Amino acid sequence: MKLKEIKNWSPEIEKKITQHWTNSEQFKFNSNTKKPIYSIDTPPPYVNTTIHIGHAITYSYMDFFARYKRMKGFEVLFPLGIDRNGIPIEIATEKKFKISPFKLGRDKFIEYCKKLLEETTSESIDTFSRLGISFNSYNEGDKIGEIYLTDSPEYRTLTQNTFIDLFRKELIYEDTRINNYDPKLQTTIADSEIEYKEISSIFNYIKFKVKETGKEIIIGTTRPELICTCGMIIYNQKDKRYQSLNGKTAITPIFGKEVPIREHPLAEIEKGTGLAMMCSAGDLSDIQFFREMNLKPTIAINKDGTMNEHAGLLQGLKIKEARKKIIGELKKENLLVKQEQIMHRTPLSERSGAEIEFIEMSEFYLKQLDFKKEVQKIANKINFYPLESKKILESWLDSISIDWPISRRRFYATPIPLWRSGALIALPEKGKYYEPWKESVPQNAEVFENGSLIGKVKDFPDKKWQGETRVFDTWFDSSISELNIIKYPSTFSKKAYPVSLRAQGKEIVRTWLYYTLLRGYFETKKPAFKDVWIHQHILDAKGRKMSKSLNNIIDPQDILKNEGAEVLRLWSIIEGDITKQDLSFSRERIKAELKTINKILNVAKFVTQFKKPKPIPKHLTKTDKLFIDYIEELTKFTDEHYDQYDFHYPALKLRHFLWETFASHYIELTKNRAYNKENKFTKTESLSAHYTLHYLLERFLTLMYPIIPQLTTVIGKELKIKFNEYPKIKKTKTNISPLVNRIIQFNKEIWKKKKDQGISLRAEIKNIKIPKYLKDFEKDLRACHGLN
RNA sequence: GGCCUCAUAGUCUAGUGGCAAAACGGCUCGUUUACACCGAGCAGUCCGCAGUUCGAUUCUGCGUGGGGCCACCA
Repeated sequence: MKLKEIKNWSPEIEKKITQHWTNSEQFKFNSNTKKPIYSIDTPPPYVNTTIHIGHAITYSYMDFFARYKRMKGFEVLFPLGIDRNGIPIEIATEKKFKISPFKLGRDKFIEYCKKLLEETTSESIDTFSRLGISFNSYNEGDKIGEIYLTDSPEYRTLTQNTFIDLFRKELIYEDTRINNYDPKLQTTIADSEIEYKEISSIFNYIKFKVKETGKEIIIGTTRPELICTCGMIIYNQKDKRYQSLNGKTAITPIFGKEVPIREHPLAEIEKGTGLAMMCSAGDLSDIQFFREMNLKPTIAINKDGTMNEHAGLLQGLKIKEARKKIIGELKKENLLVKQEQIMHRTPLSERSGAEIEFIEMSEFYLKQLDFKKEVQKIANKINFYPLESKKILESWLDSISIDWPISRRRFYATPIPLWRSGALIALPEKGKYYEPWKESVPQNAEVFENGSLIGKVKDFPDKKWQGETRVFDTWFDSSISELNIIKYPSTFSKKAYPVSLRAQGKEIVRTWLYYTLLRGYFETKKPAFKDVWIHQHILDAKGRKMSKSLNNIIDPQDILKNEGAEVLRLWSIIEGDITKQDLSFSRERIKAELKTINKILNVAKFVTQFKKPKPIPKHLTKTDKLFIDYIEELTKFTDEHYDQYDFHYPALKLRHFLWETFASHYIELTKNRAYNKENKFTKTESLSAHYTLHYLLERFLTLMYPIIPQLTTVIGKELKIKFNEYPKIKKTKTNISPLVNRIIQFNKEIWKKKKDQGISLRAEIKNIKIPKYLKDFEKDLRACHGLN
């Protein structure tokens, strides 16, 4: 595409360039390189839907980093990953094909998941390609730099390998965990699938007895059917009404169980009577409470949502029936003081609308509590951009209070690689992808009993082995992404670890970043990254978060087709610093940035009228030297900021340079000299202008290249500029920009004067004195303004 | 409820312990041989309150509003 033929920049031009980039693999990673390696661990987007505008913009930023680092002489590892594991994929599949894994069976359901993933994955990859992201490769594969899928056998094998290691190091254990259970769908669900609604429910005031004094106490509850699981009665220590109860024992009504009465800050004075019964069917916090108090939880609800033997006379009833029955019993015994209608925040299943029940099940845990200090130490070795984001990690570290439950009772995720026979666990060798739910146990798998190795499977020929059906928490996969991109363990990974940069959103610091540091520590004892870059969010035009319910989600494809990638990229970096605050999306303002794109095109068209002089003119005029020095200063400034992942401030300055210095003043000032139609200037002076015009344009394009690579490449092709090296920083004289500003000031004054006098800007003007400090530029000023 | 973070023209963003700035939109005027996706110009109680200070938009505290995370709801 010739520069002259381009009237306006358009997405059609972009399409040709990006297609070429995508197919030619010119950014391919060379693992045998002698250059220093710069590696970027990108956040594999979840493709339960196609990627959204936030992805488009934050990946553009990462592309700025990658292209800049290439210019600085690094071999840049910048692979695309796609996250395809986990519950959101399953939910999207269930919705799209209107199927249920429980009716369809695991095998068939997984096939449907794959079908969904194919569509969303290829559409997402296309968006990245059109954005001009310089990933090492646009082909899926297993080699360094190629697109990786977290559900590929290779990735899943790595996940399983790390689990096998952790298990052997005794960092994995099994313990009970209370799971969110949807009784309608008969499955455990994730916390994120719970929605809370204010539902009217009945608050019951129930009589308990104090064993020591025989007196009655009244306790309020919305869940009277759980009296059978009550483990303790608590009140707040500031509550004067109950001070005498501390250390005494309460007897539960109907069931007659003795439970201690204690002070606890969890109890609120204003709620109900100020006395609360603590039941072991709440959620995670209940487990904590019971552990803290050294109480044994009683579980009274079965998997199918019915009450079990612990519920005595309620056994076999569903929860709501049980609640009715116990109220009836309490009334009969005159133990129910009163009932109040209250609005109560109730956890519901997002999908089925059923009230969530909490059911205790055995799950695998990864130890993390013992390593909080180590992770903190590692974090201290990492550079955070911006520095404030480190606090998010630190406050999370402070608040971790249980180990990490890593097993899930779902389907489309990495299977947990083990088999069981009673209390024995068979752990396979590393290096292969295992699907125990449909494979038989390998004969050389190691057999563990209570954590200690007691032999191999073949030593126990009589045992029957059951394949594990559970899968890993998605974060267990995601938290080794940085190991995957450097193909750990390998000779390459040894020299490429720690990975140079982790770029990610602030909302997943406590998950992705934290878990990666933890897992990286277990594997290497080192920090996983040198730098961490944390960004904020893209909001809608009104400053609201984008969400399906608000119907304000913006599809990047729409912008790519209508306005194009270059405008989107330029806007995103001009609009604000996304590490400091959220950016509000604005179509209007994105379109406005088209002006800058076209200004660059037009400046380039002007400059290319003149040939770049060869050899370089020996004498440059003072005006030319000044403006060259000016952009040398800008080069240094830009480099210093790019190096700190700040592209926003330089982008603002560069754009300002383009409009307010280069186009409006340098070009206006030297136009006459460049054309030199009346031969007012010497040939040397004219050539000096040609040279400087090219110099300024070339440098400007080079500095802008990481941000708008397509536009600069199109212009660069014509001018034979290759953007593969960042310009050398040159020393300049001081006071460059004040002097340039004085010229600008002078020009503006003349233009204003002419306007006030109603004369054309081309017309000559008399009685203008050129100030002493501008004497060096007199000839250009006279020619430009027609001074007599 | 706790913690973190942000708050500047109609809009959206820079910036500063002592004159507050760009862009978009609006309005006025103009067209100069790279550019009408052009040029020149016009318009602001820097969220509220209190404190520190000779002086606060800038520093500190509180409040209000947006964003994020965590917890809770017997």
